[in-house]
Amino acid sequence: MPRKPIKNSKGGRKTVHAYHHGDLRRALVDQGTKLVQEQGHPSITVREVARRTGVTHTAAHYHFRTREALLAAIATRGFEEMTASLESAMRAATGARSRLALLGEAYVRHALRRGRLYQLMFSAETATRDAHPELRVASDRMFALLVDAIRDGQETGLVRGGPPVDAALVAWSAAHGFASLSLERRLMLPGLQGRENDELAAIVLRGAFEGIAIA
Amino acid sequence: MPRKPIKNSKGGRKTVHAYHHGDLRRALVDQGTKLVQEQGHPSITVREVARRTGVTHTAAHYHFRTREALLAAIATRGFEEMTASLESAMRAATGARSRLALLGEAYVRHALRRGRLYQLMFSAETATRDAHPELRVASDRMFALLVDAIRDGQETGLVRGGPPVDAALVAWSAAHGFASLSLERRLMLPGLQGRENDELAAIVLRGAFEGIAIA
DNA sequence: GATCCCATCTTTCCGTTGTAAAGATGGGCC
DNA sequence: GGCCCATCTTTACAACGGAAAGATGGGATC
Repeated sequence: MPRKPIKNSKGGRKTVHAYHHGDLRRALVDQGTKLVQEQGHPSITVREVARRTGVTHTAAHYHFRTREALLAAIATRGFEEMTASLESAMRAATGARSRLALLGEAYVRHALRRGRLYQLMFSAETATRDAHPELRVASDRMFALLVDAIRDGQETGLVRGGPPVDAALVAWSAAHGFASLSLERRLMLPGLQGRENDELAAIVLRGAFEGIAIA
Repeated sequence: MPRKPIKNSKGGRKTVHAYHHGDLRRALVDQGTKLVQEQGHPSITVREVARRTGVTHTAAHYHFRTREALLAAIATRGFEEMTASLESAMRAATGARSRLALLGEAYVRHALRRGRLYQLMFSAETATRDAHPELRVASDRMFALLVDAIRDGQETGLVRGGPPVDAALVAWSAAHGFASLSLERRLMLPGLQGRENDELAAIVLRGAFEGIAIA
C-alpha cells in the first residue's frame, strides 16, 4: 500500500518501490544539499528533507541517527566537491605563481557560489566532526591542497621560508575570512557597499599573497 | 501567588516581585549571553533563557517577539563590549604602529575569549540584522575602529595608500578568518595541532600587516 | 487616598520538530 | 519455497517557538 513509485535515479534495481531502493541515503544527502543551499543549514529540518525525498522522516532517522549526522554527511560531500573544484582550477596553472593565484581565486569563488553550503561546512555544529571521521578526512584533504601549493611556491623562491603550514594558515585565514564576511553580509559598509565581490576578493587575495611572499 | 522574589541586581526598585521588575529585558539578555557562551547559540532556546531568569517563556516573548530578536539583542551587546574592549586596548598605544598591533592582538584575543558569543555576532542568522538597526550600528561602529587605525597608519607612512577600507578589509579578513577557523576547531591539522593559539595568531597578524604595509 | 489604565507577566493552546521504539515489508540467501 | 534481516512505516513523546487571552499591580489622574 505505501509503496510509492520513486524515480530510481541510479539504475540497477529491478523494483521501483520505495522499499529498499538502496539509494535513500544518497537521495537524502542530495535533497539535503539542495535545501541547505536554498535556506541555509540552521533552518533545515530532517522532516522536510525526508518529505522532499518522498519518505517518512523516520526513514531518514534510520540512515542518520541524528540531524547532526545528516548535516555532517552533507558537509562531507561539500568538502569533496570543493576539493575537486580547486584541483580542477589548478590544472590550468603554468607555474607555482599562477597555481597559487588560481587556487586563491577558485577558493573564494567556490565558497561564494556554494554560499550556504560553505557555511555549513565551516559551521560550529559541524565542528563535532571528531564524531564523523569521514568529514574530518574530507576537510583535511582540502587544506592539504593549500599547503602543497604553498610548498611549491617556497621551492620556486616565491614564498618565504619556514613551515609551509604557517604561510598556508595566513592565506587560508584571509580567504576564509573574506568569504565568511561576505556570506554573512558583513561587507555592507561605507566604502565597500556596492563594489563587486570579485574586486574585493582580489584585494584580499593580493594582500594575503604579499603578506607571505618574498619581500 | 506566582510572585517569586528575584535578585534585583540593579537597585532602584521598591518591590522585589517578578511583576514589572523593569529589568526583565536586561536580565534576559544577561542570562542569554551566559547561555550562549556555555552552549553556543544554535542550541539555546528561548524557554531555557526564560527558565534561568525565573519567568515563563512567554514573558520573554513579550520583550522579544522572536527568538531571533533575542539573539540579535545579545549580539548587539556583544559588539558594544567588544568595541569597548578594543578601544581600551588601544589606549596603551604609543604610535600608529603599536596601535595597529594592539588592535589586531586585542581583536583576536577578545574573539577567542568570547568564543561562542563572537560566533553568534557573526552568524548568518544575525545577518538579518537589517531588521535590527541597533545591531547594525553596533557592528559598524566596531569596523570603524579598524578603518581609523588603518588611516592613522597611512598618514604616518606605515600603510600603503589607497582607500583605507581596502587595507582594513584585508586585515579584518585575516583576523576574522583566523578567529573563525580557531573557534570552529579547524586548526586541528598536522603542523598546527598542539601549537599555541597566541603563536598562530601572531603569524597571521604579522602576515596581514606585511600584506598592507609599505614595501 | 481611591480609581482607573495599561504595561507587564502568566495561563493556555497549537503546530512542528528531533528522536525512540515497535511493527510491517519484501529482496536475497539457504 | 521459506526464512531472515535490512529497510521503511506507524505510533508515540517531550520540547520548542509562537499566538491569544486573561490576570496583576504601579503610577497617573482626579
